[in-house]
Amino acid sequence: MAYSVEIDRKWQKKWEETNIYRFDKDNLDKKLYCLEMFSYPSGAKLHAGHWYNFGLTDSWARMKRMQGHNVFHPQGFDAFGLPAENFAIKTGIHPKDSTMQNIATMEEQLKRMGATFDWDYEVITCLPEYYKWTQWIFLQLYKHGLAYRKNAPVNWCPSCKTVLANEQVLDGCCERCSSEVTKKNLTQWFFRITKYSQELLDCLPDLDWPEKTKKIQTNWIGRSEGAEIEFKVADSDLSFRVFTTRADTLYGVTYVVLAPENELVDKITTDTCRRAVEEYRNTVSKVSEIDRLSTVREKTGVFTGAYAIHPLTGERVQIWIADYVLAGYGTGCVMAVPAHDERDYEFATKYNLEVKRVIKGAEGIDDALPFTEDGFLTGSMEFDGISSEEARLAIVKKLESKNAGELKVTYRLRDWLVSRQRYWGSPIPIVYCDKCGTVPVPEDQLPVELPYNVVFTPDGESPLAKCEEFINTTCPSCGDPARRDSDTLDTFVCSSWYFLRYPDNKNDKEAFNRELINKMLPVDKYVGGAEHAAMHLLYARFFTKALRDMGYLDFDEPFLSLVHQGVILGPDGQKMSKSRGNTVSPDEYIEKYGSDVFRMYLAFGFSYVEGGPWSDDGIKAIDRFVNRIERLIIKFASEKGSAGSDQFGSDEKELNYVRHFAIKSATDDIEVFQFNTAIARIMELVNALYKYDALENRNIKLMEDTIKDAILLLSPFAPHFAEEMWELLGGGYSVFNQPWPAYDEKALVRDEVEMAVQINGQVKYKINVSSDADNQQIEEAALTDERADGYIGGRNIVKVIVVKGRLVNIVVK
RNA sequence: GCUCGUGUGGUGGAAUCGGCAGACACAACGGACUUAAAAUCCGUCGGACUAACCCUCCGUGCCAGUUCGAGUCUGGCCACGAGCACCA
Repeated sequence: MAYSVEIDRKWQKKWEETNIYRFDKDNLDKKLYCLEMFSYPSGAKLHAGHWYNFGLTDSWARMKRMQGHNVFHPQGFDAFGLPAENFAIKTGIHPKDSTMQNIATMEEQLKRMGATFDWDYEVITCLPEYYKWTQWIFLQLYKHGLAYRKNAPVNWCPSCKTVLANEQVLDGCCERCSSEVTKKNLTQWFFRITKYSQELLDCLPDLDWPEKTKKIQTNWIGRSEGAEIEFKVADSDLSFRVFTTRADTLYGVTYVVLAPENELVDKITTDTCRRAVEEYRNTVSKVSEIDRLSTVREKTGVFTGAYAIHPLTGERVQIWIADYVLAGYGTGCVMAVPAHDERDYEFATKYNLEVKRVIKGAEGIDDALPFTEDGFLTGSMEFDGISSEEARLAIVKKLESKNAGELKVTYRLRDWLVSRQRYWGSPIPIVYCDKCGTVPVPEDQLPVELPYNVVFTPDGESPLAKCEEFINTTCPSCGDPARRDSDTLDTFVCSSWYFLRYPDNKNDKEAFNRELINKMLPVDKYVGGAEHAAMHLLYARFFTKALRDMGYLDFDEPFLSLVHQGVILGPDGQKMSKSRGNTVSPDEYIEKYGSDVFRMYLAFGFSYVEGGPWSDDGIKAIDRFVNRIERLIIKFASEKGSAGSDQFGSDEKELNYVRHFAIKSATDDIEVFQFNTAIARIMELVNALYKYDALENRNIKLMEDTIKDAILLLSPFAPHFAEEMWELLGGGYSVFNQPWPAYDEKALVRDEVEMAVQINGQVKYKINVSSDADNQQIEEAALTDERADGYIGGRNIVKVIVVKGRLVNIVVK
């Protein structure tokens, strides 16, 4: 039977019946946790991108399994989230119904992929058995001060009608729907991820992650070393602190600026300036976030009428408010040094404020103002002449002695806003009581179930707020009537710990057993899209560290090794989308060619981390390749009994060389996700087998062993086909219980090697030398070759460089 | 604006520590088989020069440099992509 989707079904059935991919719980010493980022069960089916991620990671896992690892390879669904809810608003189909239906479809499709998933460990985040523990983790974070509620200006997406975390805002727009994000003052729940800023940074270097991803996280955390310096408000008891990385320019301060939102503004503004200040604050509040963050917009501000006292000189400097100072970073106040900061310079020029130079450039350096580089101090009293670098420490030291400042590290990372004014998510397990205030739901009352019958037309208010039987409850503490929190949790909360739940997904006593996950985690290989660099991957690291510090697990990082698959584009080289009409539907190709052909094309046609455009010609080529192998094996199976020779001459040596070279290369390449070159080596092996098969007198034993190795090498990419071929050759079930082939070092040594001979670095001719020849002999062979004199042409040989097995370079003059 | 990444035939993509550029495929072209087509098999396949082969020369975005030797290392530039962006 020629390979087709029928073969797929035959072996999928057999695998299921024999439970071949069941994880062995009793052999944890050899465990290998291989994980793909779980998928969101959207209305559509599995797309080419899912296949690329899941199918090829499965190929990697299959090799690992054959190499003797006890592979843990679970699957699940990130099932809460906005698309299902929006779909419901449009069609009236309840999110729970559509989601569970989609999950059933995707499970079927995933099974048809023929992967090694052990479905016993499935996790679905929207089921109460799961989100009970999401809520439990929320309560632990709350107890340890890592979850808190505050009123703050937050990102609001007017189209999604919910708040967003900083990470979900791209260029001032909603990450999901691209609407412009506005600011809104709301009381919301936050997770204190900033407590881990430094550790999140410190652990990055040791992770086997793409450098780019580590860089993104480093930028996102944004560590900045500087100083906090105190300024007193003149004629008042008030004071405030500024954050600066340029304490060396302190003597150049000619005014200070507060963010318009700063609380101090009301208290210090003088009566004569009050109207102007109020007006300005009003204007600023109307400017959109995008405009406010624009660097090209002209800076504006107003004088408050108040003065601050310079901490070292005692001078009075004006206090301004201006919208180029951000309320949320540092202290929300800056000292302005127009001579040495471009923004301050622009502002000072516009409003005629003093510009005072305190830094000179080194000799020969253009230090025209504004001069923002390091240099040497001037006009800075006893610090004159020393370098910026020294001054930053010396000046802060002096401030310290006067109790007016100290060194300070600031991070750009903000706490993670987790409340969402939407329906389809995990309820927040908190009750508000008039008497007792904020009361956590007792653990034995979890889960706080998400009610089914809810009107979820989005109007900016949480749908749950309008569900009387949900919202009205009694206070767990005093028993009086009380109200539940009506928001739900950001779905990134659910996905921040699912990898911890997989190994212990049926545990109904705890989120996960500590002893078990200490053995099962960290994840050894994690594969998924690069778009999660600053969101999921950062949140999951935070959760792991927080759970560790709360005593629930004993490792520092969730994912030791990370790979991002590239993106498969449409045949036109554009991103696949329904509106472009360039999507590739895996199901159709699988019906036509079988799932192995589909998977193998994805492996061969692209550099894994790059991705690229889909090609129908490419998949046809793989179909031909599979047929070519099948013809060879069917022919061989029919001739297997016939007598062959046991000779081991040069033809056999050559075949054996290609065989072992393929084993070595494919093994190395699969290990590092270079599937395209691994398959190229297998193709070479098949070509060599064809060549050998055409000979009169063949060594049948060698041929059989070689074909079997070829099947084994192919099996991770074409699991169904490999089973079929293995069976055809009389191998026992299953090919996946065979050990991965090992290469023989001796077979890789050829009797003779071809080497290039260069004259002055240019290849002129080739010579064959015995592979055990030493450098002396190789040099001699190159020089005594009949072609040598023609190229040397009587010139002097300056030197001869021999690179064993590669080339000889004769340098002549 | 700052930071990082990428740039190789008609196409997808290879190339170890600086060592024969273009593996493996696709497409194209020529041939064999066939009544014919499909399938299959064999051959050619970076460019210039050439009737053709050899030879020679050029060739990994561009310009320099280091080196016996550079796709690979260094400096500068160009293009594309990504991340950050009034972060004090």
